[in-house]
Amino acid sequence: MTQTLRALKPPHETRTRILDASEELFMQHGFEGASMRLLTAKAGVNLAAVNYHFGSKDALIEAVFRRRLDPMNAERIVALDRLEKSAGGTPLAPAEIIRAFLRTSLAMIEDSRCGGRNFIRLLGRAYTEPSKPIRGLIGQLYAPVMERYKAAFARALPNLPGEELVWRLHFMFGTLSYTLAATDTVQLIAGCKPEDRYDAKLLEERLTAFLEAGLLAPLGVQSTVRKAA
Amino acid sequence: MTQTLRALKPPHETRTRILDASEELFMQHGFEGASMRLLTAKAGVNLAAVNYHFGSKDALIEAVFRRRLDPMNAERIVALDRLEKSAGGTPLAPAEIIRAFLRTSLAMIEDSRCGGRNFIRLLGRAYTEPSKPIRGLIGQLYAPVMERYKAAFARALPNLPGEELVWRLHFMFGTLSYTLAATDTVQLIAGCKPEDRYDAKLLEERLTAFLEAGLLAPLGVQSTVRKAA
DNA sequence: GTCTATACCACGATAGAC
DNA sequence: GTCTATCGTGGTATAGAC
Repeated sequence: MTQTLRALKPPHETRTRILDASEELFMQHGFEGASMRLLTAKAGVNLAAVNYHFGSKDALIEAVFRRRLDPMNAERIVALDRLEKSAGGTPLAPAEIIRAFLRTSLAMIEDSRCGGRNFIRLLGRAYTEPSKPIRGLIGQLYAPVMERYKAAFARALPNLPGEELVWRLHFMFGTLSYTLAATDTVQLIAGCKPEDRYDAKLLEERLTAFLEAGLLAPLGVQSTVRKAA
Repeated sequence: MTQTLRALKPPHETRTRILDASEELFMQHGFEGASMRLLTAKAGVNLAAVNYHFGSKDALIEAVFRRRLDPMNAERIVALDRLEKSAGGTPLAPAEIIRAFLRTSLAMIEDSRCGGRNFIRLLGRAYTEPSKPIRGLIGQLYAPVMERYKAAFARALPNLPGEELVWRLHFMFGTLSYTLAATDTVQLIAGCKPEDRYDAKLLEERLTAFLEAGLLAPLGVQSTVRKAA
């Protein structure tokens, strides 16, 4: 009985409240723009609680990322494992691998229960974050997934030179993170209509088609190039 | 005579020193991480000089971007104008348009005189910057170029639906900005070798091939897709 | 007009009382 | 676990020297 009652009051409620508030405010105001006084006010906890539960603001940022990114990347690896198992020994199609990676992010965006959209956008910002501990953290969290997917693509595209593959993975990762993370302002640059920005199904089709084509591109350009005057 | 002597001491030397120092330190430590005390110390000027010449830190950031981005975007439009003029009435090849846009950024990277590399990386960070005035500024500065290039691509690809083109431009812009702006940490994710990161000629070939393929991609995926278990 | 010295308030972090 | 007081540092504003 006491255990049942205990379960109603989570053991780390303060922690969770801080994480939720931080995720939202980091997105709105940036990592340095969102002050601890603002975070704790929104979470309804004391200013010093962040320091008590996480140790520092940087550690809080790390916790915000790990909470969602660790499960996401684990899921990505499981998805690829399942795919290769079901394929037996035959090599996977590039589009299949792309979708396996994509789906985790897109599912996150569609999940309106948690702050999925917020978090995906937050991720995009982290890649360009300067000399903070954040940069290293993201690379570290992504490393195993990247290794795994790189190997899968190498098997799927045995004729593509290794160095070329690395660059194309880099381009693909860039397109993905930028597209999902782009703020309204940047969308405005290309004139995207906001209504279908979060239609995950359409986005998956469009992104997969674009990325697959780039990945499979011939080593030279396709269209005719005239000499510039 | 007095005029000759005056010329030795530029009218806005302090301004320029602040801009140069800021460009470098904003890249190293981020916009909020680079304090005004650090900036002014590196520039060898007084702390209050920033406020006198620019008004605020945000206004300084804007000035840093405008100094290089305004000429860059003007150059991009001129390049496209020249290209269309030399082509007469015939439509341009997509790869030509891509290269016209790309070359300005790549030339910036190769120009070791000014802080070209620094600035390009700085640009990438600005796209993901949160609710600061920076976001709006970048969109505003890019808008005319985007309109111009969008029209050129639309003429080059008359069979691609308009909405599809907008998305592909968005993907292309994402790849470009991410690739050029990526920090060492992110490069490490994909395992890129640092030595050829700034070989502009190679990068132009690789990026053009990748982006052209994505732009010309068929509306569905190309490779076979098995049903997932 | 340019530049400097300095004062002001908000921030992140910490120690210690409760 | 929580709260308060406090410290060093951040961006900003202004008064006055040149």
